[in-house]
Amino acid sequence: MLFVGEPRWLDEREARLWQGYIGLKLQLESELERRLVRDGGLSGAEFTLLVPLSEAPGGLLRARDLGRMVGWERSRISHQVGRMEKRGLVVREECAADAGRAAIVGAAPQHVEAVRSLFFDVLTDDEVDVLGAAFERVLARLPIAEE
Amino acid sequence: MLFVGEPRWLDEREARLWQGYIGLKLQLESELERRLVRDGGLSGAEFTLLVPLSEAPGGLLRARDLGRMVGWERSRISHQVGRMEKRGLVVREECAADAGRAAIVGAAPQHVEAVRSLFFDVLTDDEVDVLGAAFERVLARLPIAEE
DNA sequence: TAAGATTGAGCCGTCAATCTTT
DNA sequence: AAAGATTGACGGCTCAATCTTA
Repeated sequence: MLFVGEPRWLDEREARLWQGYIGLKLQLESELERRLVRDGGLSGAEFTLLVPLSEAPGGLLRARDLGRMVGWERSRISHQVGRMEKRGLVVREECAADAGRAAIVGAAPQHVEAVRSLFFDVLTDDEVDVLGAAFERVLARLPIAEE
Repeated sequence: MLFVGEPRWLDEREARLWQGYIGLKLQLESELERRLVRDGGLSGAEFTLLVPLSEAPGGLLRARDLGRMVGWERSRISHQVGRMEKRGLVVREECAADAGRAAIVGAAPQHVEAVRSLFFDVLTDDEVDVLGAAFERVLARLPIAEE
């Protein structure tokens, strides 16, 4: 593929890493989601919200704080909580209903197990360090990294 | 958070890497998407399909082959092509209309530039190697890695 | 007013059911 | 029958507009 005013194209090593990153992101995410639904009956989005809710005293959190904890914007929280309310996982104004608490207790260990077996078990200790440092650095430079 | 039959929990280093991965995936993706729309007027999904289409002889590809190239399932291709047809970016039965070709030529260099400045410019050469190898290994173990 | 919360529109993705074609 | 392609239903996400409330 050629373009006028050729940009700094990706070389072979970079293209390999980028393809790896894209593929990893796609497949790791979809496989984790699949197992979460299968083993715990929860979607990734539901799991994400139920973790901080189940840890909160009384299972109660303000939507704003919940949003900060998981790094979601307001409208996303609102839509997701709306869907979960329909499923009976949470109650607005009085969060983390019993169903939600039961669901997260059932799903969490298997999710951690999945993350471990699909990701960490394949990495060496050194790689965990290098990747951790690299990710933090890239993340810190991203426009919306603050707050 | 405590559970009956405590699973192999994540230690501090692992949790740090996992949080980094989750955050990186989220923010890098949304920032790249934002720039693609802003600079090239294309969504990520549109860009993904237009690259192989613009490279194909005559700008023509069978839906099946296009799907294989980008690793998407049939229905996803079908839905996306339907949306792009509405925008006049492609024509079914006669792919990669001129609008699509113009769009990808305009958008691609800036997208590569964005990937470079947000990701590669923050990494050392050694890190590119370590990450590339690690990603490939994790990817190869994923259930749907074949074909 | 400013921050929090909600809502509607529209794009994106998966799944399951279906139609088509070989 | 088997593979390709489409479709509808639904969950999920973002953006912009709006409502609410300290």
